[in-house]
Amino acid sequence: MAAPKDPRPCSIADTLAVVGEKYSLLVLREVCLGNGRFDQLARNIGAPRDILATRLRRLVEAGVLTRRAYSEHPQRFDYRPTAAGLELEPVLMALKEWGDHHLRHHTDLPMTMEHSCGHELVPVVTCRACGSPVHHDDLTAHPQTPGWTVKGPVATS
Amino acid sequence: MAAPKDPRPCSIADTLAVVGEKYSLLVLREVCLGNGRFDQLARNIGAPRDILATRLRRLVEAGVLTRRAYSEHPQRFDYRPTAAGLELEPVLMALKEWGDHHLRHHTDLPMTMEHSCGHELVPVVTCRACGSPVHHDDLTAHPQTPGWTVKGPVATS
DNA sequence: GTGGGTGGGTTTGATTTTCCAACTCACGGG
DNA sequence: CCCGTGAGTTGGAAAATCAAACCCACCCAC
Repeated sequence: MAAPKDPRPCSIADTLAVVGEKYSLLVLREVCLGNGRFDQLARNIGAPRDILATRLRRLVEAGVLTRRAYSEHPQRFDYRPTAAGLELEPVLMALKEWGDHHLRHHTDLPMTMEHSCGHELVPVVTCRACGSPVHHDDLTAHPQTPGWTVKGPVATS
Repeated sequence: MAAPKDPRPCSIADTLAVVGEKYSLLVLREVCLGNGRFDQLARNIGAPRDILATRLRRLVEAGVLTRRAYSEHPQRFDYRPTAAGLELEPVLMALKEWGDHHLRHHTDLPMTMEHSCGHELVPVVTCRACGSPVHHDDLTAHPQTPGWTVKGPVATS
């Protein structure tokens, strides 16, 4: 029977268990922008302060952020991304690109990103092996867990 | 005053308002894998059926999924990604890559993706203009909305 | 036709989270 | 002394989630 109610094992789900709660990715956004103090976070994100405190504890515990004192007497802290936290930036870039495109049609963007090459950043996901941009139709999923299958490629329609 | 409690305007937040609720991105995962039926979704995701129904309505309404009958008498439906839905795959790839790396250290992965070039997919975010992989330190944020600033690049630890 | 199974949900009621405002504590400035 | 700021904590009301049960239409086997 293999416990028929367990969901599919999946790194996407596991990652969302870490950063998928409401506000968590917005905390990461602000922290990556350099705004790491509690009041700034509360204002810039629009999150209730108690929830923000809970999220910050979780993200520190998960190794995504670090909390460091920038002043003793009075004790004051700010939050910064760890190396692991910075490696979540692709998630933020992908979310931003989708919103810029589908929600704003690339007009009146509230923020743009400049890449060090001098151009505005348009993030493109490529295959590390061959270097070409990745499209849905070029992918084949290979589940490794017995009992979990996929139906295979899907027409968009 | 400009309403001092409003959060920073941001495409990331706007995108999360569409797909950021619990289970939404897992629905998209399953649908992109070709598992688009209600019972399959409920089983593979592990979501309560009422919440799943709510999420599916939202995602269809937002233009991320379409609902189509694959049988009349009895009426039976399945859900598929729209073009806009497929363009959220970079988000899923980024989440999967982070989980594969930081939660599983690239061992015993529950699923792998094969790219059409024949290699296992390792997604890399690159700059469309110059083609090179994007790193945090290569980015400069330019807020376009008056009153919203950033502190600039951040040291990691 | 009767009984069981499947697919796609909706309903019900208990449990958890979220939300918001107010409160605290420790300073620092005028 | 009084006010403001930073970083939270506390309390109670409102909303979302959860699990299980229910519903309806159909199919199949007996």
